[in-house]
Amino acid sequence: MRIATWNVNSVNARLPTVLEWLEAAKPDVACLQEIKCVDEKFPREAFESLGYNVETHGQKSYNGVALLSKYPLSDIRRGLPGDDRDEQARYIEALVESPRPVRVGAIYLPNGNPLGTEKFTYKLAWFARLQAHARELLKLEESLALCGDYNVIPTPADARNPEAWTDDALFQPESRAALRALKFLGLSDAHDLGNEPAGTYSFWDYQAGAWQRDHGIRIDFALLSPQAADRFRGIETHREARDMDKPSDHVPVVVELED
DNA sequence: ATGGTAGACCTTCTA
Repeated sequence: MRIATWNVNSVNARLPTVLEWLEAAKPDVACLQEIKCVDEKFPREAFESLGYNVETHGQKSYNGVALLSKYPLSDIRRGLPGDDRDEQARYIEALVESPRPVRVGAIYLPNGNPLGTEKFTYKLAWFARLQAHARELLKLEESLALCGDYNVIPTPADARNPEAWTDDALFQPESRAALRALKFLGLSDAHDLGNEPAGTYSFWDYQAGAWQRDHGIRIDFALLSPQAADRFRGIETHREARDMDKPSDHVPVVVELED
């Protein structure tokens, strides 16, 4: 069972790129972030033609997340609990009904820039809600994969130029502590279970030749419950996707669990 | 020190 996570930066602008990658990589499940459209404008049929079941939690222009699965999806949750007034579409979760089921959450954590604004406080508040929800999910003692764009650089080793991120919300001590607190509940970053080398990045900015200079950061992860971590078989970061035509600024990360 | 790019879309916001 292979589960991909990919911030596609507009599913409609990226459709040929995303379809080409899915046809080649053939993940069983894909978590998409930043679809940047409402549910009605999601190109559902294109993914159904590739054999995927589709569930979306969209929003006009910004954010938006989706789950694709070759297995049936049930127990769908749209949005994180804890704030009924939050209108940003950043979380969708479902039970993937494979022979050994896996609960999968697709996460698009707030960016939080610039510092000193309500955007950063929203990021930390959203993190707290995610932690509370993860605590509840872990009580189920299921195979669970919380996958997505966490918008956090966990350690200096996860940036080519950590100094460049000193004043960025992605590398603030509070952001990094919130990610650690989430993991301390009992979640394992699949990157740490695999043998990916330092310098395995998942995002390169479109600006200032970041890709050409390999000025990347690792901000896209799969966090696994103990039951899922026990099934861990491997992880692949699809760096080559950054060189496709009309690439996203993020690349897919694929985790394989034992069937 | 600044701006560099990309996407949605009503002109500026988000990243």
